[in-house]
Amino acid sequence: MPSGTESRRVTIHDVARAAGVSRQTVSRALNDKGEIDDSTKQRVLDAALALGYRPSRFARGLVRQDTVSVGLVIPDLLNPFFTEVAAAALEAARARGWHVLVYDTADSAPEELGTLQVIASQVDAVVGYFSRPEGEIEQLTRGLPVVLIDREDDAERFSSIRIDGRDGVKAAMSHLVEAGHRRIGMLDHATRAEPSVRHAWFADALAACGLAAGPVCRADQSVEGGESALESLLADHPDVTAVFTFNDIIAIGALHGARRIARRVPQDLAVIGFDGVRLGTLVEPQLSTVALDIRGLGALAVEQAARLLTGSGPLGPDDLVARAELRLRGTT
Amino acid sequence: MPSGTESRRVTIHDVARAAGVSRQTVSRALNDKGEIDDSTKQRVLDAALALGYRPSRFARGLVRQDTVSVGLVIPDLLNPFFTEVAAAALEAARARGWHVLVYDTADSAPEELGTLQVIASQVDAVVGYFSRPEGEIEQLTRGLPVVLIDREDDAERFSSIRIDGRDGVKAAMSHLVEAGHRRIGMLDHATRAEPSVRHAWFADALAACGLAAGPVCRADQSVEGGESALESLLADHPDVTAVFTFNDIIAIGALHGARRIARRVPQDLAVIGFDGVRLGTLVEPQLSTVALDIRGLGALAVEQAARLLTGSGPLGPDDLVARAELRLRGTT
DNA sequence: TTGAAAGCGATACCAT
DNA sequence: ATGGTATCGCTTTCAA
Repeated sequence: MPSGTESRRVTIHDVARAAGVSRQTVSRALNDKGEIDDSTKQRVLDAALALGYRPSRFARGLVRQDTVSVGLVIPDLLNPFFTEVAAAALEAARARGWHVLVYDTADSAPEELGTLQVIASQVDAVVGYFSRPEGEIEQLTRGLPVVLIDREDDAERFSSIRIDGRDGVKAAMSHLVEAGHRRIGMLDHATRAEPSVRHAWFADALAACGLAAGPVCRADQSVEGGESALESLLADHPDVTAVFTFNDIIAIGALHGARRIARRVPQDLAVIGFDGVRLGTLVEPQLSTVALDIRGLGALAVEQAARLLTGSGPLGPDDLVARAELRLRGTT
Repeated sequence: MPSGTESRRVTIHDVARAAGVSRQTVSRALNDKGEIDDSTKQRVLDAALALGYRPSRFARGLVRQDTVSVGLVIPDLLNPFFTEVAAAALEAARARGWHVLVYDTADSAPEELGTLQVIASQVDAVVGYFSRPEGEIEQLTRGLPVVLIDREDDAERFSSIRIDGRDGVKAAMSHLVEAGHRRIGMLDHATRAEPSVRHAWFADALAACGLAAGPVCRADQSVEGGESALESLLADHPDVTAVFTFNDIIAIGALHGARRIARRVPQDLAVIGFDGVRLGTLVEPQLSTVALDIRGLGALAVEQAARLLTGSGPLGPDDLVARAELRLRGTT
């Protein structure tokens, strides 16, 4: 067996010895402090380079207590909505000089728990999407600042960015009704057993228009999910002329489904999504949607994390809201 | 002015004192080591909870020397290709129990440099896209393992995952020629001044088919970029009947452009992209493309980082390749 | 089962 | 300009 290759870490001490100086001098040279002779500095730098020395981030972090890292937890980075949230959070964090550790929990509870477990010892705060009960999260994060996003059950122990699409959805439904639609269905998510909050907005909005809530079909949060959900919705309820969906991905799936069963959009079927992802402008016809300010959402989450971190007046529930507004495009 | 709130960090020492034990005992309790009385353990845990104690990741990392973190550097997370690369890298890293710090350099050289600067002291290895000269990168990373992705000029000092689409592009061009196209243009990127390597593949492939390289127009790597580039290409060269693009985003822009100038795809104009992003299957008609195995690409980059990190036989240039293959769909 | 002491690898402060 | 020493917060021997 090969031996003697046992490469111990090169420490500041090794560099000091190699350069014939003290560790402090090495530190000075490497950190561009003044108070050091140019020639010694060069000698130290050379030695460091020769030895392949790199300071330990832990040792440095220990004494310099600066650097902030936050964990960003996302259910599925490939879902364009979450991609945009992540990009927004990354941007907001960068503006603060923070580092962001990203975790994709693949929409799975075990992965979520595993992430939570390991994250707690790696970051100064956590921002993101969690499906587990608050108590469980609390236990694993132990006093770590946590900012939840779009928690459907009211968050009590944690800050949570709430998404308020009530008015947006109402505007959307009003628009459809004014356009003559009387039978409006919904493609809800299938992540949890209960209907989503968005479904409640949908039902309330229709009631306000004097219509009964239309039929609902549950869809996987993917294009395929939306596609097949639309087909079965229309198979069961051929009289439906407009569909509101839990999110834009499902809506885009619905567009595909409509094409498959030869329903023209928007002539035979109107479609309105939710979220306002860029992708909605890339399909043809462009997707009408109840749009969120996604960048604002990400920035808000990071800001709250910052406030929690410094203890400087965290925002209250009333400020932790992302509102949505109707954006009419080609599918209505 | 408020005072007395000056909250010093709660250390293991505080917990020890509060629980009336030594620091080692606290450590035992918190890390679920054996050799500790259940009642003392509980007492310690209570004290820790009460004080809101959280171990310092730096102190812990310093002594435990486990946890690996890699930096993932991406020019634009909102570009679906990079999103997919990031997701793939995240997945591969998670499988190894690594943490991933993600940085979006916003396609800007200063941001890239800034990231490099700060990254070096935060991670054990770096993976990603860099546009700066190797020497510059080297200076800022100082012996840190670095894996470059899709470096157009040959990487000498760093490992680099090369993208080899030569055969795929040749197959694409052959297909077009067999379909009767004689005048094939390209929408190249506009990031750098020189034509891309993909353009060289394009030209070579056409030459192999006995055709002269068609007209080229440079496009911003965005839908809008592709859209306007296509329009100007066809304005200058109305005889072009097929277009190959630097990547899928540009191709999708081209699809939009074609619609605007009333060229039907694929009847009046064939379009072939490059990359093979999922998005290509969401547009109508679905995008034909020279597709990369993006997940494989991300996994490969992470694997090389792992090998570099452990010093265990890093892969050579011949193994660090992602090949591309023609995927015919609706736009041809 | 518990505690004392010795690091881990760096920086800061204070001498010199 | 340079070096000595204390210190950051935790874990790991090793004794008791």
